[in-house]
Amino acid sequence: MAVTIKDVAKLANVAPSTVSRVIANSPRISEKTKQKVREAMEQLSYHPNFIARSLASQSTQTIGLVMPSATDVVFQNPFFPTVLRGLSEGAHEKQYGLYMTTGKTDEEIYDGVVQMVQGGRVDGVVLLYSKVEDKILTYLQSQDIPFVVIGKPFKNVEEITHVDNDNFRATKEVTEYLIGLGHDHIAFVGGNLNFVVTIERLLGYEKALRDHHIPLNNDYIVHEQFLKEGGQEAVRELLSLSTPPTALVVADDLMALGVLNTLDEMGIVVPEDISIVSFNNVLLSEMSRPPLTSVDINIFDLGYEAAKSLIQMIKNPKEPTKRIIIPYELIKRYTCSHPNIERTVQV
Amino acid sequence: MAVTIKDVAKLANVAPSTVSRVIANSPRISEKTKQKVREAMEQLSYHPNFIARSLASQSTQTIGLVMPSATDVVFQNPFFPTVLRGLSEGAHEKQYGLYMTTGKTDEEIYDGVVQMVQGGRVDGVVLLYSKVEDKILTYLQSQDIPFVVIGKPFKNVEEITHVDNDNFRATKEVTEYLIGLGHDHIAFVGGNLNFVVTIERLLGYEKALRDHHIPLNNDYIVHEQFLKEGGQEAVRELLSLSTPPTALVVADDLMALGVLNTLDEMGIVVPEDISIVSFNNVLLSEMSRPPLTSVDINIFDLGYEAAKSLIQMIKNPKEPTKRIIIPYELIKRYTCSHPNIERTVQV
DNA sequence: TTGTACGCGTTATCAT
DNA sequence: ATGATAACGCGTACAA
Repeated sequence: MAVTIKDVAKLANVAPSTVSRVIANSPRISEKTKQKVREAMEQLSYHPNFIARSLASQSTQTIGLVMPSATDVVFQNPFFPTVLRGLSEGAHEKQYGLYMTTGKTDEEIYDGVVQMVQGGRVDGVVLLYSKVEDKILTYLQSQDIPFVVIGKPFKNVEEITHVDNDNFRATKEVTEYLIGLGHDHIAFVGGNLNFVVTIERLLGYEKALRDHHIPLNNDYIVHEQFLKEGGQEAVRELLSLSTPPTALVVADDLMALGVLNTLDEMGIVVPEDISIVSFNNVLLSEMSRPPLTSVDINIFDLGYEAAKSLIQMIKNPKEPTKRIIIPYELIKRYTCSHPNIERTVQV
Repeated sequence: MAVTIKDVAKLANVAPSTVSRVIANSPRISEKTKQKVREAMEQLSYHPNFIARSLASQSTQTIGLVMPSATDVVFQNPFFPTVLRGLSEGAHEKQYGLYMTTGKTDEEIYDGVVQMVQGGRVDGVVLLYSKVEDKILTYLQSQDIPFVVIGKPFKNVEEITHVDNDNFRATKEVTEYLIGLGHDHIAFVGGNLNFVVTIERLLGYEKALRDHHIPLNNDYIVHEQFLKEGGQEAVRELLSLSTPPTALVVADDLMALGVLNTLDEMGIVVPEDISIVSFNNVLLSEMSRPPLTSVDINIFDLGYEAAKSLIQMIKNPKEPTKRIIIPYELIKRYTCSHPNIERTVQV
């Protein structure tokens, strides 16, 4: 059996409650006693039992993390290690730990969340994604446990604390950047429409076109998964159009990488034949050929701020709901140029 | 206050201990009583309190995860989401949860591990990496908490349960594959030598050369970080040699991607001018130009088996130490060919 | 088959 | 400034 507060008390000749107060560094204990107790702790190499502490204080000092289905392709996205890093750092700074649930099916994940919330394993929860219809979000709202979502909630935006980028504006600006370059045949390659971020980006794209009186063309809007295969199919569809686009807004770097490959296979050169902008600016966006022009959404900060504001909510239950918008920045690399009429390809 | 076992007991007209037994599905309770109690639980929507349960039973049903420093480039490697997925699935199947620690410095991580172990937050630990000198590993051995490491321990291999690939053999085979293709100027581009996996792969490479009486050349061995910048520098160094290699064994896909880029920039074509094999076969290895010939090490299984055997150790403290070797497979894609004397480049 | 009573290691309340 | 003592919610030996 491990050494407990009682052992320390005995050795230091004080009551267990005194030891407890020393741990909490209560000002009502004399320096002399504190010293004595600390020495005893040192000597026995005492470490407080978190479980017992949690039970007594009704707080676990840990944050629950809800990921999308582990089998989902999205999970493979380098986005996650990075948010995790931010989350981890934000939590660590305030001495909070991280508890994870995942699962293969949505049902499994849901059960996991219920367990950890009702089971009192965590003091709060962060949802690492935002989907259109989400049982888990609904559940979280029905309990009175603090939680924050990373991404924009599909509904009740005003009532849910969340950390997000202004994806609408970002995509609008990026599209306008292409328009400014002279493009007027711009396509949108989006991911899974169940994720709110896809919707926001699509809306931003459409808004830009409308503002500049460029007709929307349904054939120019393709939705696929965030990953490779998606990108490939999307490109083939797009380029088999009678008038193929001269520029692409791609919702994710990984997908853009797939696009780049397909293009290369087809002998189409970027950016001379077709321009591309994408999102997230993950590590490999600078490792592609050519390096991707991509919107840096500061993934780390998304996680970091989520952790920080969740902890605030935990500590102060009356904390108002907040919306935290993380800035973004277009990183211009080598996938965008003026449209080149001469080289326009017909497939 | 949440609904407890007592509330259920009251409603069902039984003692709290009976409820507890129903939860544990004790055979000593009559079906009738079980039914009655379960109805009461349902009605009150009771959920057992994990913390209290943990305290009473002295087991948390959670596994602690130790990652490398979050700031380390390695953390960005797609390797991690994938092991995490395996770990998660293995744990989930046995109803275990996952608790994470990370930190910016090694010191922070170390403290985190001590907290979670001594604090009794977890029943066991899995080390997600294997380094040459590791305070954390030493600490874990000094405690009597079950733990398993993913990768090969640097020393005391026989005494530490671990899950690994046979990286030595894999690299040897892969090098022989290149030799079989006709290459005899083969370089090795490895990652951080503090990671045991790097060492193993280097050793396998050297062994292959020796077995085939190809002289080892120190200039042909380059160590850099696993990531991009590393790859680039390595390539420049290598190709500035008087007789540059015609083939490269690269220790990691991400790094190989960097290599590919630099080569492309230098106008060197793969595989005609130089052949490349790499490791891990992460998603983007098929997304590169050309798609990478890479050793699939079954990352998911690494995590899955680690979780499974850790849980066995937790349940059965007398479980012998084990070494679990996960198979690998060379996935041949388009970065290897016979050496082409004609096209050999001099830089 | 079920109930009683105590312990798990803390924190918190109330005395002193 | 410090010490008893009662929770916290559950598991379990022992009793009935």
